Amino acid sequence: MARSETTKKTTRIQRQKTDVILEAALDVFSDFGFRGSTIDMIANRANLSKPNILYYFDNKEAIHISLLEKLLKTWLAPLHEINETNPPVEEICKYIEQKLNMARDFPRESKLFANEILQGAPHVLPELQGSLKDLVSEKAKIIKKWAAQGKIAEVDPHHLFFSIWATTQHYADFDIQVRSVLNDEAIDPFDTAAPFLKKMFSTMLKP
Amino acid sequence: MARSETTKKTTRIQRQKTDVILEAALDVFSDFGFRGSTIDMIANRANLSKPNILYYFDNKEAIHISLLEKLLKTWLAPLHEINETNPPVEEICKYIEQKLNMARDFPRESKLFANEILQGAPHVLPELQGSLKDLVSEKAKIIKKWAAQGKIAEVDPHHLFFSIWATTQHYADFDIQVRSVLNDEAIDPFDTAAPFLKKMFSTMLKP
DNA sequence: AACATTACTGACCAAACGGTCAAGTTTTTT
DNA sequence: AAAAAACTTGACCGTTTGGTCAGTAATGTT
Repeated sequence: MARSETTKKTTRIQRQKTDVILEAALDVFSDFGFRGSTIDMIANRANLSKPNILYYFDNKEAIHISLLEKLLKTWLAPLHEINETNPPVEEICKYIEQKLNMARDFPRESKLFANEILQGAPHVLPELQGSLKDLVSEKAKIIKKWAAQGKIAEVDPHHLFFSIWATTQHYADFDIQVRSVLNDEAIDPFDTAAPFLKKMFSTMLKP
Repeated sequence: MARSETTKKTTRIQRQKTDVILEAALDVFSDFGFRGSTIDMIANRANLSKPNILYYFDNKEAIHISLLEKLLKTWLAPLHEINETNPPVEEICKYIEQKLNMARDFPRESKLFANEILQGAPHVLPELQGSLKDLVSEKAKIIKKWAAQGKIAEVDPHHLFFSIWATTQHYADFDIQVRSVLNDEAIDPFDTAAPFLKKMFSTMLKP
């Protein structure tokens, strides 16, 4: 039985090694998906033996779930921050910028999530239908209120969020396609994406 | 050696069976990605034996490549249709509608493509850097010309295409998330997505 | 009906895979 | 310094996987 199940993680080595393993696993899972990844790949990337990996995690699935749990916490943080009392368009542009920065700075996390959703969300479906749905529903009310007050144009809040997610995460998940299409220009796609997206969404939201 | 290599496909059975195999393979590959899919899964779905599958295709990879080749042809068709002489906003809205319809009617193809790109486009990278890049570059010129003529607002054509791809394909690739977030509403996401996206892009493009 | 070609399959193989375990090493505790 | 606890691994196991092959069945051709 792996360490994870018995007692609370305490020792220095436990903390260090689980971090090393999760870091390596993120590399592998984000590239090949759950079924396409092997414990040996993770072990090699982490410079550990396969049994050593399984000393810290019960099995391959436990590593994957551990990564997704960590991910979901940080992934939804920017959405939490949307605040009714601030200026609407600014607030949404801030959200877009945060999401785009996350796509740039944490592309592996974005791909891990994309892989999970593409395969039908076997590990995070409850969270999608629970906490995510509730959070989106809460923020959708804010958008609707803003529209009712004439502070922004009438828009479907859900599709607004879908569009923001789709456009920002696209630069991480479809990175290779984006760079292939742009490749003769040496500029970083993210640098030009930010003003484009901000303009697109703020134009649409202008009352 | 599989049939595919020797002579041109001629017999009735060859045509029927390869179709059945590709149809089953599309089911499987779009759900589990290349590495997560097995020939046995495809064989079961197609009601054929594994050796029978390998009678028609050299190996697992050949099936995958065959699917991607078929896909790329139809996938880029709507982009080809963008015509300089038609009214700009109408033309782009038509493109959006076609892409969204494809996401609705061919979600497996969209997911197959998404899986391939997520894993670094091992099989279609040359096409991305070649025909796709050229085609986008050609259509980007049209967008720029429209903007120079004052027919539409100034926008970065590449990011415009990225946004259209991202938002439309999102409804196929992230279908389970979209439905999870919307689930208490019985309406089809695609029905409400279409007017939302058309409005978003036409607002941005208005001169 | 005889023959040739095409289509199909059970049995098999080697490699890869997830996972176990006994035995050894290192670190921590006393 | 000794005992206890935590950590590590080579060797191994059963299963799955991609792929082969010899032989059989079905289909088409004359």
